[in-house]
Amino acid sequence: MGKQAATIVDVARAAGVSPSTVSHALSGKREISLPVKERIFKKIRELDYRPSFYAQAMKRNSTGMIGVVVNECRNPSASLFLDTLAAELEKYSYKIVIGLAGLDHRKGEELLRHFSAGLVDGVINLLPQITPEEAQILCGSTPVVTNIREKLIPVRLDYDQLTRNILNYLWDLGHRRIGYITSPSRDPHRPDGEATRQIMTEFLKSHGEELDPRMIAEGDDSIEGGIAGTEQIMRLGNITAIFAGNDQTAFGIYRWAYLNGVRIPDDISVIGFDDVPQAATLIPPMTTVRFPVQELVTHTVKLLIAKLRQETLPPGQITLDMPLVIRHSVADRKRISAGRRKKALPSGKKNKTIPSIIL
Amino acid sequence: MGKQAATIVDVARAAGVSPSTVSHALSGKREISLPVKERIFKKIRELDYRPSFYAQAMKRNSTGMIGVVVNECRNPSASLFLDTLAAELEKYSYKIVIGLAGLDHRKGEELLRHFSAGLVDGVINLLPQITPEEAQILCGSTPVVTNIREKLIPVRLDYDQLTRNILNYLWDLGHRRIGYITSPSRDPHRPDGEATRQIMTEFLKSHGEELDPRMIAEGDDSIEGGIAGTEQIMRLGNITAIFAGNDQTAFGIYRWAYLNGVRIPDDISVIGFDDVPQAATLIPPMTTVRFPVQELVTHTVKLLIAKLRQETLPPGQITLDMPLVIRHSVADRKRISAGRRKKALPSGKKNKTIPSIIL
DNA sequence: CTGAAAGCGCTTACAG
DNA sequence: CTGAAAGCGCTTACAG
Repeated sequence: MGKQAATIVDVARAAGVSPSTVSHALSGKREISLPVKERIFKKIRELDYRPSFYAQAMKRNSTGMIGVVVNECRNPSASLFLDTLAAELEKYSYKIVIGLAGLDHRKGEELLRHFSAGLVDGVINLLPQITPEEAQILCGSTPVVTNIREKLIPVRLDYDQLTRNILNYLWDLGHRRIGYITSPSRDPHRPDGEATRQIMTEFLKSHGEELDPRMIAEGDDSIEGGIAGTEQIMRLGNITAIFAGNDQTAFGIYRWAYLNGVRIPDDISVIGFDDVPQAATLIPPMTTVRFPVQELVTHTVKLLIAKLRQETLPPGQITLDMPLVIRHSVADRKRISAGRRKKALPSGKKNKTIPSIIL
Repeated sequence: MGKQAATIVDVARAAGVSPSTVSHALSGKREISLPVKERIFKKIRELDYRPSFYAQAMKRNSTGMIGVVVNECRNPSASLFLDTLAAELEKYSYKIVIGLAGLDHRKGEELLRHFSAGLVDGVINLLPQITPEEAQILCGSTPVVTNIREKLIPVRLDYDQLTRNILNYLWDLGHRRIGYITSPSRDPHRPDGEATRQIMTEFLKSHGEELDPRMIAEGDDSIEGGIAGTEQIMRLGNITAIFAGNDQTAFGIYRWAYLNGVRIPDDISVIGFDDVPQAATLIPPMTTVRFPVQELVTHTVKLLIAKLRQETLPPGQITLDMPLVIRHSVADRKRISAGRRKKALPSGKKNKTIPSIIL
């Protein structure tokens, strides 16, 4: 424990050879006579020698590690993203190192600077509060990719269309007063609240209605935020459905509903976003939007690798599908008002207007 | 992006001073005349110079970072532990760096070796498959703490007593056929399945009953494992309660119940372990055991810091409370058999025999 | 097949 | 107040 770690010089001396020979024995970059090699490896074992990571990194000018910066990982969608990222980077034999910024936004910047001071070869910025441009400045000459918000990622997520789809879906099922709880982890150039407000206003207008701006509550991707947002929206009265920018937030809707004796989906319908594994375990299983984690991770990593190799990616963007995973948290209001309470769930027939998966 | 990062020599040359002066200007370890200092900082900004982390670490022989090795973080209890650990280490101004081993157990060992080659000052091993002794060997001279399984942690978790408590609690409520789904992340010297089998056998014997070993199913802390375990146990027939070594597993019980039209708690009662935030959002809210994350993290970190400073901790062990958080997933079978279905929940009165929190 | 030497980018005695 | 030099633990031309 307390003892100093052995260095390559210790091994060399013990084996009666020069440090360069030890180095070559380890790397296999040149032929070493068998007896010498054996002596060296024997001493390495005896001294429990392990090459200093830093010294190696300094010489090679590379660490084989990618740093991922994230606020916290208690949110299941964040942790799923991290696991997937780790698996994907492994394919390029990069190790992943995660930095947790915590709730303090200033610490995020510090972490990015820290990481990019040679600690890692490249950085993936998952902090919603730091834009791609800011991240690039903070990281200096270290390549950085800011998740999906990066212009260069050949992949696009059409949140506006998704909002329209969800609105259509709910409207078709007879919902008229629909609330939304925002997620901060969207495009910082166009906050979720603002974007959704615009889409909802247009949508309602086309149906001859007007949006009450209080129907959109600020969320923070946490359960508590979901509870508070639901409270705010439900106070407005006659709400039949709430959708959320994040599953964790939607769990908060479930919590609020239970605490207030409100039934899902009979009294209130809910739709989440992410489709984290826990969404299916709720009772009733939650209807939510499948976030294309794997595709996004694949492209994020591909872009980072390209930057590391100083290559550019072929142009062209594809828009990724974000299908609605239809489970059992949304009621068909038409049937309810028709008095058929028991069969309040939407039928299994595929909705034509919106990409969906029936589970 | 492609450009080489500036070094201290570049700055020194640009500012017309020696590298040591630049170094001292940065560290503030000696007085520098104002004009010189200004010139230096101007150049630092112009060149976007950032000291090489590795070069610094090599000189200082310390990195200010603690490495945490974990299989994956998609499990909410793991991610909560990580967040808490990050916050605690921050108090000692250590940064946390997380290594994800993934599902491959061999990668865990590699990661520990990697981390302990000077990459971090200390290591926290959260891999259930690697014992404290193995971890210490893998980490060589780098201090390592293996979570709660370390003998030196002055804190003890009495899982055996907890199992007895839960069994008592369920028995008092009229449950007779009780299943359990194990968690692998317990003491590797005494696998959860074996320990629980022993306790359950004793318990049932004292009540004149015998344990059917199939009532204990192997879990893997995943939702899927929970579903499979529930399937195995429920096939045995007449089961009224299942408890699990992990909330994620218990979510799987909820999932199985929904898929099979079995109601919680009316038909089957469930108790989890961890009290992750999502547990309260389930419907019905899940009764589970509060895992003392904060205390455990506090002590884990304290021990690691002591090892880093080559101090020893004062002797003495305290046993941490693991209270049952009583929510609404356990039914009172006596009331059910008395025909009072509507009020199948246990009353709010505190159970005397087991530490608990009523929510 | 092996070794002496230079150098990676810093910090810190040592000297002025 | 400032600089020249040594050294942290490696790797890799260069030389034999």
